[in-house]
Amino acid sequence: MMVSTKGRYALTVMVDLARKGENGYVSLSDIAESENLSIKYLESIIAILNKGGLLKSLRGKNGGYMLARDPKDYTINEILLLTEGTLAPVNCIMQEGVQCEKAATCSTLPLWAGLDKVIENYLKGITLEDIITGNRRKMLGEYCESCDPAE
Amino acid sequence: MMVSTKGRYALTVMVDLARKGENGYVSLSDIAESENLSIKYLESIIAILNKGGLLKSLRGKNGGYMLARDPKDYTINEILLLTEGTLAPVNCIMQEGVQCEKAATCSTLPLWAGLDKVIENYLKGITLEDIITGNRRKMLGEYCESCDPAE
DNA sequence: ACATATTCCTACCGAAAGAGTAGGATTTGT
DNA sequence: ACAAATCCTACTCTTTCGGTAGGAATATGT
Repeated sequence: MMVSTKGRYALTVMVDLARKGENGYVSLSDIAESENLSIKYLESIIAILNKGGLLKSLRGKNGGYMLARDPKDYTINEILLLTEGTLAPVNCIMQEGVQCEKAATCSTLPLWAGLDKVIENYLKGITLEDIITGNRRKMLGEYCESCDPAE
Repeated sequence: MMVSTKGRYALTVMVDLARKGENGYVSLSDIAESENLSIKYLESIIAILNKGGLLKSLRGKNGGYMLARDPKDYTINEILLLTEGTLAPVNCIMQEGVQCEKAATCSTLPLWAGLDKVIENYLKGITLEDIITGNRRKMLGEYCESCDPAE
């Protein structure tokens, strides 16, 4: 498994904020209650999103969090990458440019690189808005059974 | 990260056997030496491949392992699935049919299902033969810089 | 001014998974 | 008999995962 609860909950939080947005700041306890998740754990996750600039926050009474941008301007890749640190399916592919010392002769490296690209490409193609509008065609593509195959 | 050393080494072993194949059985120590990996650790990994029916083995002197089929008849998905147990990028998607109890109302589930399908589809499309022949076009697709974009 | 509701920050903790090691039993060719 | 190999069970160390605890700082309503 490549995406832990951290990334999943982070995405859930973003979706929740997108839905409740516009009505001002939404408190952590509000989100935790809606999603039935631990406040304390969410706190640590939302801190990452906040520090990463994906959210705006306000302290004190009636404070809380809100999205910093429009839902359509967040890719899922961006959200997960921030919270998970990396989305690479193997250790061989870590940071940009950083490579295993056997890279030059490794015959399986192109496979991992290809897999990594396929994942990244998919996650960059989906936005937060696609999730809140339930754009199944975009998320499930050819595997979407409820989508009209025509068009 | 979704694929541990177990899956990576398993694939390495399969590639090594494919290359050395036809000359009869190849011993574990031979493979471990070629790939510069721990014999003892490889032993536990190759046991999974063997029990899963991907290999043939022969005990005793001059014994060892060999592929049970032609390299083109192994998909990477099959090899990794056997050794890793699951290749699902999140816990939400585990076995066939088994679902999280929030599945019906989970707005992020289609995303994870789509990601899972994209990964599975990619790994089912690559065979062991593609790796030993270095079929970069197939593995890297549009991201292959050394591939001729024409055709 | 003060109580209250909120974010912010640091530290800790138990369980599980990852990455191997150790030691020996069994089988087979020479 | 001996050596070379697979087969089998159990153990161990480290890191990551999934949280929890406690309190400091900061706004707001009254």
